[in-house]
Amino acid sequence: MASNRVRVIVLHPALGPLDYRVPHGMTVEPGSVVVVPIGPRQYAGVVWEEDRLPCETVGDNRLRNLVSVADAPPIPAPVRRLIEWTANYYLAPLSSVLAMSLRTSAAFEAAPTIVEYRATGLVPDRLTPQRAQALERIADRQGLVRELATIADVTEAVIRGLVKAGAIESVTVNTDTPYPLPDPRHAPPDLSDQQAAAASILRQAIGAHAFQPFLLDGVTGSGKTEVYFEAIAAAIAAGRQSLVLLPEIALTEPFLTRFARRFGCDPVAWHSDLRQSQRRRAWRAITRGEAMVTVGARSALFLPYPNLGLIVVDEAHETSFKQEDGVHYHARDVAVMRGKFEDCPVVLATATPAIETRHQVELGRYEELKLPGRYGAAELPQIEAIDLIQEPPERGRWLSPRLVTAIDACLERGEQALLFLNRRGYAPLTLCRACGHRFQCPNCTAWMVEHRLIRRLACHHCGHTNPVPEACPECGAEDALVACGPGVERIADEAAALWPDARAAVVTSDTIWSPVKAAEFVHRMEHGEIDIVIGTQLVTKGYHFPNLTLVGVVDADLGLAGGDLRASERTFQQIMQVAGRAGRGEKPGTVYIQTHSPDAPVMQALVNGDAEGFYAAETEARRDAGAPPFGRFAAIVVSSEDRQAAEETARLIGRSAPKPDGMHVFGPAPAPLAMLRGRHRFRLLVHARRAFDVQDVIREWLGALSWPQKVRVTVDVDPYSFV
DNA sequence: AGCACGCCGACT
DNA sequence: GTCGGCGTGCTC
Repeated sequence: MASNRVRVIVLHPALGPLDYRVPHGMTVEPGSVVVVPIGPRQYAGVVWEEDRLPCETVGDNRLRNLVSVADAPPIPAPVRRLIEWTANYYLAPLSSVLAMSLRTSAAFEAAPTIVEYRATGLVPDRLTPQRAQALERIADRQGLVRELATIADVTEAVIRGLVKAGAIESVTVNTDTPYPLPDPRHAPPDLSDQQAAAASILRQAIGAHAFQPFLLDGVTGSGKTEVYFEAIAAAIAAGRQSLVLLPEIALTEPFLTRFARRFGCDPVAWHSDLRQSQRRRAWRAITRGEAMVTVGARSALFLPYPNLGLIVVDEAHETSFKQEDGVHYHARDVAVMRGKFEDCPVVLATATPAIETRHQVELGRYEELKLPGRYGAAELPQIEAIDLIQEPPERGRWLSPRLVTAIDACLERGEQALLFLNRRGYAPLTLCRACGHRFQCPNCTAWMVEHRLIRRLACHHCGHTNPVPEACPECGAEDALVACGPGVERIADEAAALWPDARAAVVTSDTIWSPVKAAEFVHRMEHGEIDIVIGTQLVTKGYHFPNLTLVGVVDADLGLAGGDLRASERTFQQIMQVAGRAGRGEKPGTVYIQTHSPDAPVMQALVNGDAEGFYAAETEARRDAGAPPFGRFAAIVVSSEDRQAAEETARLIGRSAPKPDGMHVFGPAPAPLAMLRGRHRFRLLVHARRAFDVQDVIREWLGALSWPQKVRVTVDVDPYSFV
């Protein structure tokens, strides 16, 4: 194998694999992180197995030399296989997927070092009194020349002389402080029998060192975290790394607290808010196998852990694990693939598993570990529906009398209440009473949402904001603008009017936008400084407040509108999760769900606690519709600032659609969000049978077409968002 | 993605 | 005559 030619995936958005020559004196292997020349510029890349990336080869005479090899461990083979699988499955360029593994410049930098000095034990030929004093006082200490001189009470010249004489040597010291090692025996938990049984199975799986997906399916408050902590403890004891994926960074704070209580120190955190220096330090520790437990957002999934022994996806039902820009991957599914390539167990922990996940259990591919009861004295909350037609709120109000009475009693008892409404801001629509003008985003097909806290109208899709005008921009009428519908801020106003003495907190991404803010909120809740929380889906996740006993779902029908295929499932999950915040301590909890359709199957299932019946009916509906997991979808979105160009390209794609058995193409049609961030959007939907290789067909189909550069065509395999 | 090349219209 | 619009093609 005397070839000095290598194939490299370059971190370049538009280029496929390229071949380079390895200069004399340089050695590389598959996975090596290298710097390559492209035209006048230099790019990072990774050496790949040539036979796995067939492409047209270029003559030896055209090869350019690699510039350098990074001082970093090569990307391990399982990660290379994962990158290939992801690029292939989600129809993304290899370079974009690879970029997620090398998400930091640390890959190309040596660890930061300083040079320190220490005695070698050799006695110099000429031992002056100063030299003798220096060697005696320094003994086995180590430090900078200046520090040693101070310790020895001699000048720096004496120390330098000793270095020259060989009595003191220099040592290169890595200034990255090592992360503390989590101690599996720090504070072993007191597990229930159910928890202990599940933990024991996971411990065995860690020992087996083999791929096995688990569904850790426990009702809210059943102690799933403590169970998978035992799996982490087993992995640490076996010397292998663990990765815990969480859906939101806002969630990491309570998680870190629980982790530190169990293992005596924080895990290594990885998310988009890390400072560059923190990111580099974390990257080095992770890639050298020193970071034993990493907790992170989905982007942590592609990092090159050399020694992964366990992956946990917490709140695995969360749709935010599906990335909606760049590479459209689903972190839950990619996590399972990573476990497969790493030969390690994968734990999907959730109280409300996705239908796709339950289906895998039924097929016997995932093993289910059930925790049917809440931990300790806690009982599951009672759920009641409030029919908004039978018991409507007062005019201009959004909380029905029964819910108001219940909150009265809750506050009277000194307990906490939570009002859930998945809508940020004050009102989702503002219109002019005089002329009917509606405030719309100039860049998107969406209403501007009034935010009273910042006194602006904001678009939730592109971030465009305006001050709230005094007069209607259309007809000039003053004091004619009316807010339509409720958002959390409006519910907060209503709560303030109803319970002027209660202390309320609005919890949305507008108010809780960092782990620090989340920690503050948790602290205030735990110390009883908040009586009523009004929040969006942010409060449905992971929190444990023992004194919270009442949950009111302001508009349970909200998620059912729009009619996408997961609407019922998502409504069920969301309400189960928010309901799960109630009654987690010794006091029982009650949940009220306000709805216009109390007879809808979802509402009936929630009220009757009939999760099994709901899942069975939903699964059958999916089977009848050929929807996932029984069939598959892919969305092709065509967008451009030029509406006509986008439409023509979409039509061209539609006209050229292949019609193989087992696949059908719908559209093109204007996307539900027909304009987004100033781009006009058209969408085609591909529906296929489960076993059908849609990716292959779409690759060939789109590969044979061309369209103007200003038009962007993206493919979303297994789409979650139908806008 | 950049950055060249190249081919047409509006100016000093 | 030149400056500059952006369509097309190339990067091992």
